[in-house]
Amino acid sequence: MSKEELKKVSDSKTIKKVKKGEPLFEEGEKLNGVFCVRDGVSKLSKLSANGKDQIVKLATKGEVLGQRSVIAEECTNLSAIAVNDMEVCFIPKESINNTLQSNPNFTLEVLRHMAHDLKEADDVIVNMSQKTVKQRIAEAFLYLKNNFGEDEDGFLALTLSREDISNVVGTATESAIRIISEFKKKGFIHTSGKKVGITNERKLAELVEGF
Amino acid sequence: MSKEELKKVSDSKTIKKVKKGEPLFEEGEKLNGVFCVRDGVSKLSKLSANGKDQIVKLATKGEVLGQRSVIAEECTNLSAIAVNDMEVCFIPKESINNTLQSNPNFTLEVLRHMAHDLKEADDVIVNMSQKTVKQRIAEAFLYLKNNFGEDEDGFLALTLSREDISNVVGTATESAIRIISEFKKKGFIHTSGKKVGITNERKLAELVEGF
DNA sequence: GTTAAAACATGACATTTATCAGTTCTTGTT
DNA sequence: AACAAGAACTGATAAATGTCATGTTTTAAC
Repeated sequence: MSKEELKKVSDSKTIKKVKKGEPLFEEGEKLNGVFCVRDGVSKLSKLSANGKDQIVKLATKGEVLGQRSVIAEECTNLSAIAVNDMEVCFIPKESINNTLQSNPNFTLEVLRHMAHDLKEADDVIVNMSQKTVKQRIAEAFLYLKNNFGEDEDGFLALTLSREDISNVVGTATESAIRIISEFKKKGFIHTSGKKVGITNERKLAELVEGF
Repeated sequence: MSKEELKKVSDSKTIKKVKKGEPLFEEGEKLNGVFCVRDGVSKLSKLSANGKDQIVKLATKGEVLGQRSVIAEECTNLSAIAVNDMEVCFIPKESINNTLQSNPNFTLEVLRHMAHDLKEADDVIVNMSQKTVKQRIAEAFLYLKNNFGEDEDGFLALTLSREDISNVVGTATESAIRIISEFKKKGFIHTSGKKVGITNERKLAELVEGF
């Protein structure tokens, strides 16, 4: 397995703590290694021409950041910023390249993983261009529930600011806030401060599908 | 090089002709091989919930279709339809898998290529979510010029229907047509039937950048 | 605890985009 | 050449989304 292989490598490497809001790396940098998330969540985002960030991915425990840039030998096109306090380990690119050279199964495993990611990217493109903001926000909440779970009080375990939510779905912050209010009024979700809990998952799912 | 390797393999395999409008494969199919484009152009699209196609990529000579599904061992998430008459060759998945197993350099090359594609996918996501329809259409024309060139009369060598253009940028056909008319009126482009030529590349580029 | 800054929220309005309903132009066929 | 079918186009209007302005709540620092 890719993750196990990676873990084996990573266990021998440097561990680093990153505080909430701090960057692991920023758009345009040349990375000399990859980061493996041991704890916490990082948002991967890209600055658009109009000055807004677009969040492309939320990476959590076990995920690897920066491997695409290292493998393609290009500067990174994304910034990685900690959404909450994180613990990551750093694996220098020499180590990655060695493993890629010497361990064909590892390479193949990484390849499979990337092929899968590419298919997911297609889905994101379709969602972004064919779904309304309302649908994308509903989908984002379902995604957060499925991927990060809920806390003991029934709120989404990963709390994002309204601005981050708007940057995930690609809309104005005010629009996102308005739709969140609407969902609350309709009883799809409940909130407490910036925390959001899903009240009616079925309704949200129906909305995503276009009802 | 990936392409040379692939060509070597592909030369020994079956060649197939596909007429304009015909599918190479359709969304949801399990592919038992990949297609290498020898001539013509194919659109890779995905049907969205609202019944509209989103074109995710236009593949031309030298490009390979279906490798992601074969590598990830999943059903394809895209349909591939010929935009004009095509000639493709088919490479069975056993052949691909053999090469992946036996030729680590080939695998690494494919991996590099995919890493690059993934970065491009990020750009598309940002474009789709942060740019206006007008900007995306301008960008599409520049893309067509850069990737497919122009004919002897100064028209884009690849002629897409208005509907295809709207499916590339993710908008309603009428909206695309309206914006094309506007561009024509402003002297950014000129048209003849469904053919489009770029008159003022600079203006289009500025528009994309947000002026 | 107080306080300033940041985040959240809402209203009013402008802009963009989609939808529907037609008309005109092209194209391929007979 | 006539014709039918599909594509391209246009107008009117509705719906979605963005922007600006402003007030309220939350958060974090002292």
